[in-house]
Amino acid sequence: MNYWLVKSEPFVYSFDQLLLDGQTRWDGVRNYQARNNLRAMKKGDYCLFYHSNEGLAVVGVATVVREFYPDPTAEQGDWSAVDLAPLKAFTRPAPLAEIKAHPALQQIGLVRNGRLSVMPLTFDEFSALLTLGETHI
DNA sequence: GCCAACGTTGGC
DNA sequence: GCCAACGTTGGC
Repeated sequence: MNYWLVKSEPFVYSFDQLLLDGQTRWDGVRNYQARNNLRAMKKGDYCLFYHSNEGLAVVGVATVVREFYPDPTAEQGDWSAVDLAPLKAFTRPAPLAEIKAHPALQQIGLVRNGRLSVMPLTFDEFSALLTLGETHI
């Protein structure tokens, strides 16, 4: 079992939309580090969903339902997509300000490299974020 | 709207 | 292979 965090601008694709859709293709990633993280995702892994630009909070948990395959939106280059399904909305969004202030979350990509869109989490980091979100899975 | 951080591109 | 220039992301 691995733990991840993905970012999305909510006006492009929100967690609420994922709840409505039931499943979505996570495509359009054009960064090698993020792509390699996508490729390391296994079916059943947990994936936290962060709203960037607006919201600035982790808002829910998703799960990987299909492992990586060629990104159909890529006209050139070696890019990958995965499929995600929603698992649970956070009881309370976990705001970036609290994440940045949390001693156990100083090492996550969200804090250290604000621009990475798909990043791994340790189990402890994942748990700390669930606690901030007052959510159990 | 500004700007810092980072990744990519391209000239040498 | 280095590095300057440029573009993009994303928080503030």
